[in-house]
Amino acid sequence: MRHEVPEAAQRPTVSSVAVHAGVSRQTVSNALNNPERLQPDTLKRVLAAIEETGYVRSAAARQMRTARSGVIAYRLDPVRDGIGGAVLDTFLHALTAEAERRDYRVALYTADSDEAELRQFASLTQTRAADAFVLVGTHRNDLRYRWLTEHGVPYSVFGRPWSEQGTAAQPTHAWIDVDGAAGTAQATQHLLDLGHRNIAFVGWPAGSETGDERRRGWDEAMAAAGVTAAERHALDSEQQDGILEGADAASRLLATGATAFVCASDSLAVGAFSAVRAAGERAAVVGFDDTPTAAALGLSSVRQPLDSAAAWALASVLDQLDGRPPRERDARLLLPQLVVRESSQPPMSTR
Amino acid sequence: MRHEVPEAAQRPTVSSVAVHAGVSRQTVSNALNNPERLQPDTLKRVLAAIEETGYVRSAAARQMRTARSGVIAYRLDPVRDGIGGAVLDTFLHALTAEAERRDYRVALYTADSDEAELRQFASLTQTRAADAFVLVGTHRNDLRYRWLTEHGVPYSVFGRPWSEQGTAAQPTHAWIDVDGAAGTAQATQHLLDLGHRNIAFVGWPAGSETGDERRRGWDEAMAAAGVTAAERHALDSEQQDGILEGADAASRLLATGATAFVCASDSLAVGAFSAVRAAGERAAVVGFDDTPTAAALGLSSVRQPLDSAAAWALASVLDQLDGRPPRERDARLLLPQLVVRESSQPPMSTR
DNA sequence: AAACGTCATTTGATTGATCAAATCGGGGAA
DNA sequence: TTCCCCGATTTGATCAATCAAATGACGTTT
Repeated sequence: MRHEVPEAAQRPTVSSVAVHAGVSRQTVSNALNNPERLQPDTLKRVLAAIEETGYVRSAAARQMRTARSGVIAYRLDPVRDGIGGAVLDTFLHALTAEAERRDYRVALYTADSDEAELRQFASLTQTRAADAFVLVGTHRNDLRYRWLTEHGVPYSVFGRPWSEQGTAAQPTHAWIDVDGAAGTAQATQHLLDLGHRNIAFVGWPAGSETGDERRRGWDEAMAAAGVTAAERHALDSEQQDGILEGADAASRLLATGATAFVCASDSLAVGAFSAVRAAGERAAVVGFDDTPTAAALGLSSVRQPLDSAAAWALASVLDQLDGRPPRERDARLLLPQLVVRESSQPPMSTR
Repeated sequence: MRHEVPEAAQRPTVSSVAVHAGVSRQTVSNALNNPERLQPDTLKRVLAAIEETGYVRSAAARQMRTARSGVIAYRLDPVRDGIGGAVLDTFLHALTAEAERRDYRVALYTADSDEAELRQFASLTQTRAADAFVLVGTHRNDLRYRWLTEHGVPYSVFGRPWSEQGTAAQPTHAWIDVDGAAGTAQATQHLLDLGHRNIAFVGWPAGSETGDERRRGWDEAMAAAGVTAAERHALDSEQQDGILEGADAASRLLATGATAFVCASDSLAVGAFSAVRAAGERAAVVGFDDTPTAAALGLSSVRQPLDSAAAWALASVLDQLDGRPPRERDARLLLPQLVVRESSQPPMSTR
């Protein structure tokens, strides 16, 4: 008594749609991939049939023939720091949304070392589970670029190509990044315009590329405003990223007469902000990354254009996939935008 | 003079490996999928050939025949709150890692409404770009369960099946969640054991399932310790999630004699903690979710077993995919674990 | 009017792996 | 010795789409 239930009415295929529309399967395929090859009325008829049958191309069959999976892979790192991590979260969300817009998908993988990641590259590309990679978290002597380049796998990078040790060669890969110095410079200028002069920098220990760059923006803006090197040195501070660290630094700097703070991250800024409030001061604080936390606290912060960065990163790998020439960029770096909130309002001369 | 450059030495296939090993293609396939069907020495020989040629199964061809993509889809939401979001981040990371372990992949999609998500379901399942879904962020009258069930798509849910309005029916879908009440009860008990009695609850406005549950854990533990309803009422507080809100609430409660705080989230706890410190008090604070921020600040917090939750959620959808019976669970809910840090050390009787 | 070119559409072949059914080679029983 | 069975392995067919080449129709040129 085998009475197989017709599970789900057989999914439509090119052929079934073709029958429905009274054309051949290839014509259906063309309607979707090369509509200009069809006569307008045929096209209309086929599209109508597709619509009626609810036909959707099978990803697998498509991939098989085209050797494309339509998938971009992205490494998901474990959560490190609730605040800092938000940047990459936002980037990933933007990347996913942008990929959807262009009919691609983002798939995740994990890896806890460069070597492990190379293994993932191999597995993902060999099975053709992914067509391209978008990398973040670049570092010196990154093994990944070379592997991908050697294996002819398209990729783009969100992050500066920190020059390989000893190599003076220009990086040849596609990358995009945000101009951190411009961000802190903008923040500093904003505070200068408000009349501040003793603007301190709450930054990370020297040695990290990103951190050094953010410090430079503050330093240059200060120098341009006529603040001497000695003064700047006294207003500079270095500590690990963190709320407590930011609070400590701000307390110290407040004591030396700082009236405003430019911070290398929102974590530091949250700390600095709370220290300022705790001390009953009105010093202005500006953070970096415009995390939701900063927004919630009313903290001014430098916002990275992550949507643009994600869109560019994706466009770049798609260009590579389709064999288009590398896309030109107006500027080497994207300019961040300062979002002004209560934490850096014009200092009201209370009393 | 056609002299095609052998682009990339033709990727090995079952057939090429078969030739290499001196067997047929099906034998190679069996070596990977049904090794028990092969004679030990044949198996060894084939595996060696696979190793030598560096063969990896093409995902596309595989999917085509098996009608499985090996992909689990997950909705990535925009970052809302740097601290709270970390929970789902951690869950996603755990899910991805677990999927890798089981030879599956996690792909992302976005949607800003239930309706948009249903459209994604349709597209992802029809193209067979995903085999199953892992859902989070459940809410009342969730349209998603019904769609997926009706379309026979396997899915599992991280989050309580908040009963549909008006339906008394038991939820039939696979879900897992963490027992929030047990978490706050544990935190409360910990503080009671330390000798605290005026333990306040810094929670969200009544009405959210998660929030009410966390409040209940505290309330029941307090009641069990003999604290009267009136006293409990005075120690309870409701506010939106946020650092500032937590600080405000804690300040108020401190004034009424609270000596310890159980908080519904780490955001609130961070605020409460800073308020306590600002007031120069030694009141204990316990947060919820054990975010990296809490760890960094030395804040005790209730840790959700997200790895287990992710593993279970994945195991469940894989069971459904493979037609295995639903997996039994020891308990309906996973028990969270209190992580004790400096913020709730035994109160030293300073002075 | 025959030959040609062009554009629209169709047919044939292919992608790589797996399912299903066929084949092969040894034992063991009759 | 012959027949049968059984496990190990091979062959044939298929999944759904796309590429490449063939066909057909129609207007133009000589």
